[in-house]
Amino acid sequence: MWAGLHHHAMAGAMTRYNPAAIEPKWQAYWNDHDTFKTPEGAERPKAYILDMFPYPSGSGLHVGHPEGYTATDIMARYRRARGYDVLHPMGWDAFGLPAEQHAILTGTHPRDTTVQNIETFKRQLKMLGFSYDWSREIDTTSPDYVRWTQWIFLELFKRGLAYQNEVPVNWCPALGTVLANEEVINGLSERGGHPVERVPLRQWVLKITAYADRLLADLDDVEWPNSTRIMQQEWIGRSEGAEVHFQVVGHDASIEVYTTRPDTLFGATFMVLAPEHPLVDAITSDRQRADVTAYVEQAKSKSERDRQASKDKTGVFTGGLAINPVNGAEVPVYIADYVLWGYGTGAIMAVPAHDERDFEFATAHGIPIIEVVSKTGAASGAPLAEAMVEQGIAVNSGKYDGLSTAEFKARITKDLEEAGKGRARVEYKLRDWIFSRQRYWGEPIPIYFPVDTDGDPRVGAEFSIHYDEPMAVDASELPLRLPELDDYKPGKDPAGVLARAADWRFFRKDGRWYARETNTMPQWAGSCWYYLRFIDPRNESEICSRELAERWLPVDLYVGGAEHAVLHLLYARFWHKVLFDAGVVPTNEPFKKLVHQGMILGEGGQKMSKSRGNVVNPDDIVDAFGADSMRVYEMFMGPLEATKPWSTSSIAGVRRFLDRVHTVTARAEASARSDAALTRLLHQTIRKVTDDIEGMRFNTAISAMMVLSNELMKLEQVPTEALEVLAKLLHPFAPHLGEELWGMLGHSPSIQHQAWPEYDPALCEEDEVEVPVQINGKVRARITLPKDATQDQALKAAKSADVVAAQLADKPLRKVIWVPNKILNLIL
RNA sequence: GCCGGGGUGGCGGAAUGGCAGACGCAGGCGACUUAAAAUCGCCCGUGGUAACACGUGCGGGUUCGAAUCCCGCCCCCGGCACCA
Repeated sequence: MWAGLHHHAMAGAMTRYNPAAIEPKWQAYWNDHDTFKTPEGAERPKAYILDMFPYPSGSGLHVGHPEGYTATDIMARYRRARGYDVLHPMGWDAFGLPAEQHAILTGTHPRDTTVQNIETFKRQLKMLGFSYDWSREIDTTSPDYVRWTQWIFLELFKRGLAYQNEVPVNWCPALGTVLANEEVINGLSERGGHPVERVPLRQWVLKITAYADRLLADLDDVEWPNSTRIMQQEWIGRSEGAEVHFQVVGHDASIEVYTTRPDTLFGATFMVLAPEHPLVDAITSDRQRADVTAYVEQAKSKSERDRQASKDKTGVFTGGLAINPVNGAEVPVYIADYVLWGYGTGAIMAVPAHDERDFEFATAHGIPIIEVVSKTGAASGAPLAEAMVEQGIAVNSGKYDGLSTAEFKARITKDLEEAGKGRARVEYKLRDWIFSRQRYWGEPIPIYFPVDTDGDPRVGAEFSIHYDEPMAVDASELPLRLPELDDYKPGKDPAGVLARAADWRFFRKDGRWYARETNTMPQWAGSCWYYLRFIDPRNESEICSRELAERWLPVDLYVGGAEHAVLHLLYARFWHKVLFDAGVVPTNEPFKKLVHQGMILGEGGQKMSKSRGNVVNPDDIVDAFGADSMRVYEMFMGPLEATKPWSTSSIAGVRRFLDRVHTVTARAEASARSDAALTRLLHQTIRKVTDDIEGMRFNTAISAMMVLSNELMKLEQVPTEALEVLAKLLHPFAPHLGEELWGMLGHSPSIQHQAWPEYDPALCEEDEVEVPVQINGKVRARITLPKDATQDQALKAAKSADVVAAQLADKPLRKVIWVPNKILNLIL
């Protein structure tokens, strides 16, 4: 069969480049020959090259998807050619809200929608010729996969890292659902404008805070974009400070505060509790009670977002006083919503002179401001115009006066600790991860609870569930599957949709009734560990064999959008560390090198969106130009990480380039030899393309191949050996054309099995260089010199140029700057 | 406000201390053609006939030499947003 192809190609210098014909042909070849199957065994070096897998939405692939996928595909094909065993898989992050919304509206089972969408996505990805090992395809909604997601949950549960807590959520009774913060506007639901309440609801929470230090420290070990590492650092938000106890006047209670500036303790002129603080009720005086109650109520009715939207420093005095432990001063205690209940101790000592927020509050409420830190070491005496938040020298601080901020902090923390009035403390902004959703289309949480009932709760008997006695479903019973429902609409019960599936929810064991957890997992769950399952996707007895995990981890290259810089990448790292502690994985971190592809904008430079009508559909592009043109164009647009606008006329230019490569390859002459200039260009091109692929600078790699093909076009006789090099360099970018060219040059497939071309650095060197001659920094002439000429040779050549000679005749030469092969600068 | 990234021809971009504008798009001229398309060749930062001058967001600095390094400012994009 392939002999026939050669014959056809050789006969057909007239045969035109026809992607519509060759692309399906080579896709079928790869498919039939398992060209991209991940090799077994471990003799060769490995490369695990991974894309962030997509949510298979109903609208199919958009042009943003293939950008990252093409980049990883080039890396995968390049590494194979370089002798690596490559793992390059693809799968589906298929749980998610859109399929559930569609089910609510149409009654279609989310699984049916999902299966259909996956089919579309897969067809489109295959159309683009990506070299995935499809035998490892994963779907996070398949029972095989859900089983192990649930297994990890149980592992978290057994380790005390999954617990239940009453967490205030945005519950909308009219919609019968819990809303995310961004779905609530001014206390009303974004859709429908129904009232939303902050109600405490039992939730499953994962103790990610237990891993905060490791998640922070190990960021040093990964090759990630700096911006992403910084975002994660800030999200974790570690700070070192002190906890200080303030005795409440007239009560047997003390207020604990957290501060990063214990050195400003002498400047604490009031305290603030978060409105939710449990001491509020006790310390509020009768006189202030009405005001305090009203303020607390008001804070409760606002969403977290609305509370944070206003920067005004509102608050009320509780009537209570507390004693400053360092100087015995009595300070008033306020409540204000600028103090957050979820951070630190939910209470602060307020130092208006040295904290902007406290300064604003003090100014608004007429509270004294005492300066305790100064740049010079002397108090300014005058009232401060604004808070001085920098470090400095202590003043007005008794025996501590004159200490630097750092010394003061260390001393007072020690003194407080000795006096039993405080201690050093580390705080994090990171909070535990609310892991339950009141949804249908997610992994059921494999937990059940004992039930008290006097009948059969499946048919309406009264029951009460002992949520405080959660029990793990036995691993042998996994996967715990979702029940079939007739109706996916959220109901009145905040326990979620699954609560209505009574036959599924309640079961009897050893004469006792039990109820299953009716919350499901969030979409993050499946994407937290899919990279692990790709390593051993059909293993029925383990999540992943230890041997294969050792072979393939960590992921060497992970490419995906920057929108996942924090949540997905932090959650996945957390689970990975838990699995490391459980002995499942051998590495600290899952993803060694991370790259974010930039966004592709519409033709007008605006974000692509249906409403703007500027969405480009990959099917149309492949129809018009072919998959290889689309791939090469997306890589040629600019740096991978950059945001850049789509341009259909530019893709036509890329298509012309591929056309020319096809045409010039058809002119191959086996007997022709490369002359010195062509040999040099060939070696330079190999070097440039190789280096650029290693650095993922695909745009400049393509440019170098364009230069080579332009030169080849000019030749009378085009040497086969040069065309072979071009085909090998081009094939990771334009794989179908690469195979076709390889056949045209008389070889049998696949070009993927050919070794990557090597260059000889000596042959890359030019033997002559053109050097600009500057006079006082301005270019006045150019001279041609042998490579590595000396300053004397350069000067001599420069003086023979008319312009230079004329200038030198007028003025004396004061200084010569000679950078070999680069520049000659004469200072007169 | 804070953090991160960026600002270069008509457009996408290249050059990270040494000839600014590689490569491509768009545009112009020419060849081929009865003609058009396609293809091929040449031109293409601005001003100027030219010599030359000017030119990488703006203002300053360092340097023989700056798109590139430093200081100050403006604008655009992304993220975070009272975290004590």
